[in-house]
Amino acid sequence: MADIHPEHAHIIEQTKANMPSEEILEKTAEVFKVFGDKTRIRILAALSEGEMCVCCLCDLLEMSQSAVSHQLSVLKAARLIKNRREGKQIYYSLDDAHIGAILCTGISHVEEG
Amino acid sequence: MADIHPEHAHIIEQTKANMPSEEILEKTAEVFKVFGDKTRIRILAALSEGEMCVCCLCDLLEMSQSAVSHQLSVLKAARLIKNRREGKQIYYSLDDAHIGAILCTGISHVEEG
DNA sequence: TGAATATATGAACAACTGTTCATATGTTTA
DNA sequence: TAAACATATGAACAGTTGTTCATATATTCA
Repeated sequence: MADIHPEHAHIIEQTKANMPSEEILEKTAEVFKVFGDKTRIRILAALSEGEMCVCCLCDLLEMSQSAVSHQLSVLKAARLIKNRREGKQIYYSLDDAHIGAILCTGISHVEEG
Repeated sequence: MADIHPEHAHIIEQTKANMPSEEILEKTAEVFKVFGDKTRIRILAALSEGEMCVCCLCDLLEMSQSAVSHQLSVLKAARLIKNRREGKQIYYSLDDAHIGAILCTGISHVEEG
């Protein structure tokens, strides 16, 4: 690693002081990591239209029940979605408005090139 | 995979019709995947304060030059950052305003619990 | 209660990812 | 031009991740 030029030293200190804590940055990366998978993005995009049961998601995504269920549990553990039971079926939906907002911002970024 | 209840069939079709294309969803997942690493989030958070050269980033992050450089190339390939040369040094900065916005939304989500 | 339905979960495995180490490339200075 | 400096990059390796397969749990209905 190279030595630091004196004129850079205070920029480094100032930047360090202004940055969010390591804990916040770590958690933020974890959140984005959960968004960073095609299957999970497809699930979130579907749920942004409204709540949906597991079998509907399987049909919509054309994926096995097991694969969908595993990803739902990842999304739920990260508090990106929540669920409710109605008889035999379990309906999933986005956990809060932030989730839809993050998804939208990402999609917009891609669509606008 | 279970059979689809008739009353669910049109919800599935409608949701499918309203969802972004597979290509958009795939690219969106790829973007979030790049955000989904602690080292890269730290780099982006640092650059959101202003441009910075590689050796400053190494010092700030307390990481090897090689590790930082590899991640910078990932960020650049995904067009999240850009760079300019000034003499021996190369300064990196966020590619556009969207990047800072996505980062901020993610951090806010974490900070607000 | 037993069968059918809907969903969850553990194990296993291939594919992917991030760091390190060694080295290459490009720029400045002596 | 040679040495020093700043950054990039290929190979390798350990750790992580997403799917499949098999099976478990929970609810309803006959």
